[in-house]
Amino acid sequence: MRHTTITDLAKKLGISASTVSRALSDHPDINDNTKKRVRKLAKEYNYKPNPIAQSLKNNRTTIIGVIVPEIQHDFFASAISGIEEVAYHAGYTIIVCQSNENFEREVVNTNALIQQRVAGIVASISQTTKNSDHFKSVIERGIPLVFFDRACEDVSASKVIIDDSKSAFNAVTYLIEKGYKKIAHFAGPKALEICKRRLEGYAEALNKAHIHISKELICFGGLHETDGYNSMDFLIKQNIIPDAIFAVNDPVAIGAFQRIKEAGLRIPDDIGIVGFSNNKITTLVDPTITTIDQPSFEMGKKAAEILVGLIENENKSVKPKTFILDAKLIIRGST
Amino acid sequence: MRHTTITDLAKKLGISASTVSRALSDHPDINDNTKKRVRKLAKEYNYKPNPIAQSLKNNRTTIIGVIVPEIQHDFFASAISGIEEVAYHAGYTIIVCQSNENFEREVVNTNALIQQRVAGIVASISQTTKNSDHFKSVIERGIPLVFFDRACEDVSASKVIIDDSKSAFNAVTYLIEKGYKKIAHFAGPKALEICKRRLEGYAEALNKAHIHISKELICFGGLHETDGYNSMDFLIKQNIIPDAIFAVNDPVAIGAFQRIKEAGLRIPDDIGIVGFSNNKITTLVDPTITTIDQPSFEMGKKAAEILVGLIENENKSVKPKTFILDAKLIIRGST
DNA sequence: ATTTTTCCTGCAAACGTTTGCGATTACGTT
DNA sequence: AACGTAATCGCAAACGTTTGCAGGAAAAAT
Repeated sequence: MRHTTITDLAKKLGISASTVSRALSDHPDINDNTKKRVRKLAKEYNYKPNPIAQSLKNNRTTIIGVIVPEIQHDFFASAISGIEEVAYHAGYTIIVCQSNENFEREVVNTNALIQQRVAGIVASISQTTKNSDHFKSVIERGIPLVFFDRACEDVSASKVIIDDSKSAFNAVTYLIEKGYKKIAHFAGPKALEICKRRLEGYAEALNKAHIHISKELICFGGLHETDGYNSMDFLIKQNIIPDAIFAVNDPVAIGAFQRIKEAGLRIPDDIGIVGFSNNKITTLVDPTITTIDQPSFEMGKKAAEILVGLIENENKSVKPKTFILDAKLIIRGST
Repeated sequence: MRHTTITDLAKKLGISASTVSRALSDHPDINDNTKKRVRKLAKEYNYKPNPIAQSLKNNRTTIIGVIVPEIQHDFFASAISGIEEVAYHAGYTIIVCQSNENFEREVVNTNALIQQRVAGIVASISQTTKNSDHFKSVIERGIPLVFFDRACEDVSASKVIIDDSKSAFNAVTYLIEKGYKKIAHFAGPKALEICKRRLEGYAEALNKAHIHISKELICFGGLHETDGYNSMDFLIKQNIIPDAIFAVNDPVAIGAFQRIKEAGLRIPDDIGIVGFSNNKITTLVDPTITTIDQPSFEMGKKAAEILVGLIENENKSVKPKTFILDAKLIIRGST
């Protein structure tokens, strides 16, 4: 089965390909009767223009590139889903790449997307991203770019984020109001902006309540379960037992959760826990975990909507904007 | 910034574009010295052939299309990740579409991928897929197609699946050996082959142990948490309390799990639970849930590997094969 | 009858690449 | 000197689409 081409239609009708093309795009030059004949035959043969040929003309496809650290991760899977949803309805398809939290691979992916002449890119950067030259060259090429959640600060592109600092502040303030005093923070990689901001929020909340910030209560680590587990393990072995933990994200909270249970401590009586992201898991463990709802699906949707807007208003080069979505504290059993 | 073209190089070197093309593909007609000059300049300008122009010639891209019911779903996110991994190393990119368990959308997605001239398609069908005409037209067009997990039985394509029936049989047999007698099954939509097979395995295990199969212990529903919750709720309200539940998948198991806890019943003492898929969640709840490890990442990888093989050996039209991956019963606290 | 205007349509180029075939040159052979 | 044979390379077409421009025919105006 071959695809029907515009020339096939032209031959059948005894007219030229250019007339068919114009008829299908409702060009005023073309006779109404001719248009009708063309449209009828096009429908009959289920003709659809070859997107590759169109792309070659426009030097651009109708594909949106997506770069995320890890597809499996709840947050990103859900964001991708939001992006796909918007793209689908706007007539785009999405190419998904994962950097595996690896800088080099992120660069390769970005260049591959540029190569492929994607119409635009939605990205969330890896933990190990050292510089942003690859994203800058996206901008230079005039390819619309939107970051979500994890953005490159020195790239002039729109972003969809949440107010990490404020959210962290709220969560920790809530813990303080609940009566918790010795509040630890299981922080993420210092290189990631969002982690820095969550740490800032934590510190601000303590400051405001005139609680001394103890360095030994701040444990740096990665973003996975094992990191939370290890941090908690480290504290326990040093016999430093906080009465509450604010974790940089849910997996880390879950890791701490497990180690606490292993230690025979009770949640929330002995130790309270607050996570970050509102992963599904937090509603399934016992007790359920207090967390901050990071609207992943909506962030993906919003980012894609902005991107589509940029793609379709290419003339007006709008100034990059930062969109801050609401992240609400969801109080559950762990506090 | 424009992309460097083959003509740019040709002009700089004062030779023709065809010579440049041949030089870069190491054609024997071309003088070694010329090749060197061409390669050097190509490197200098970081020349990469325009994939769109190549696609137009070949009438095929280097993109692999992926269709799944839901990207967010743990199993599929992980499978996509496996597909991406293989594709990346084989020099392909992946376009990801989700059907949202909707038949019409699956058809639209499939046609869009055909339109885009993808090199091949990896798919897992939706719950509501009524017929397979869209997949048949993929085959007719000569586009390689591989199913994973949920396959269309009447389409002649390779599949990567697990032995659902046998796995279910093993799980239920294990429950019987453990001493459970009144074993319920929370089944999935009858339209899905995999659900049918899991039900079969359940029935076989009971038969073999000469346990009567009671219809009231088989609850049909969907594949989500709420379905498991509702099934359990239904049983409880009818005062039918099984001593074990074999759920069609993990979300359903989790749903049942929650309702059981709400009812004040103990797991595994009052009711044992077995899930299916080995989602991460099953290790995080208390007690952890016995389940069948469905190697999602590996299934994605395997499917992609087969697909790449098919794409690159296009001449030899191999007979479709079915690959059955191992799915092991993982015994945990819930039984 | 001639010119102008309007309406419709086709030609050809362009996007960037690949490739069959023919052309050119150099070199060795008779 | 005449010819054959490699060794190199370029022309042009093709993939399918879009679009500026020119051209033809018919209708209207002079």
